[in-house]
Amino acid sequence: MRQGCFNVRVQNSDAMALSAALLAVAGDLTQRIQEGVVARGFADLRPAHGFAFARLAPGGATVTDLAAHLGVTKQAASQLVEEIVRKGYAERRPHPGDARARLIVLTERGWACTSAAEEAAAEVVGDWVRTLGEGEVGALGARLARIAPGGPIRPAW
Amino acid sequence: MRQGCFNVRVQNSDAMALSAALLAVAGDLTQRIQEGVVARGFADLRPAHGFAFARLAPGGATVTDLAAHLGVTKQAASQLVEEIVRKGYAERRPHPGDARARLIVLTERGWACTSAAEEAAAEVVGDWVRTLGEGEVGALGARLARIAPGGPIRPAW
DNA sequence: TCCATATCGTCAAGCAGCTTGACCAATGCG
DNA sequence: CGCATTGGTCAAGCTGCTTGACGATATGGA
Repeated sequence: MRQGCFNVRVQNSDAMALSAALLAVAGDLTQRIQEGVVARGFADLRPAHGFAFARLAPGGATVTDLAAHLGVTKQAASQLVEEIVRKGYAERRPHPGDARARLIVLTERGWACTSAAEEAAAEVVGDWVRTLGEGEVGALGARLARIAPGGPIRPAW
Repeated sequence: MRQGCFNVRVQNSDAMALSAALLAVAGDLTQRIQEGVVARGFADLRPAHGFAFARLAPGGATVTDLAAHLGVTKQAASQLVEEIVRKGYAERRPHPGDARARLIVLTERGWACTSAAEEAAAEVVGDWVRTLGEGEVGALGARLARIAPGGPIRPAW
């Protein structure tokens, strides 16, 4: 009976409180990373670009890959790539093994921006450590990792 | 020295992994609540409306209150109110004590939708309980509540 | 009391980011 | 070889948000 359907019923109000807290923290995190990235000299980027960089970082990706990762159409992903290429954060290379596709890879400036985002994220997490303690934050991350979906990263709304 | 500046330094990569997990969970949560609300018969609403309902629920709010809560201009909040009023989820009442303002309150249908959202949220949290166990989810909620900002609820990007 | 200033809500116009639809080039399977 | 499928882009349109302006009401100081 334990772990059965009736055991996992949660008070709706508790679920809403948990959801609200999670979304508030997520929104705050996004905003503060964005502010940190801007403060480090990358003022021409939005949070969505950061999520794209995260997908491009390990070896590059195609426009279609990026579209799937961001949960948008490939046209939207193509426009986003056009923008970050124009601004010097990435470049298009011929794809080895498929002449239709192009491999989008980060430039030096793209990597610098990625580092800036990591620093900004570490600052925010550092604040959490000050509030909760190191072990608690570690436990938080471990639990979130276990319930994180594998699917595309989507905006909160 | 404990809890000092150098103690709360976090590995940047760890901070990014934690941030990514948090945002992935938040995006997934939002999407699944949205799907649950639609499945319960409220197909003409977007996630943003749910956040508005959360602010309207306890006693109503003005357009300006709502704008601050959602982190948008009051014009945008006004448009959103116009929409939920037109669709029958809320109504405008004269504000007691300020003839300029209007008190936006949920209708019966608005309350029904709020309940649907709570049920959908409880379903998602129920899944987490199945994965982590009840105590772990409770701890998760407690920690998130301690680091949740008081400011406006914002989209993840 | 009277008037200047601030605030509440709305109308109007513009814009940014995404969508749908169409298309060409390259792929790979029968 | 023939042809359906896939990768990427161009073009047009829509939606939700922004900035700017405005009348109506509140508020506070002379």
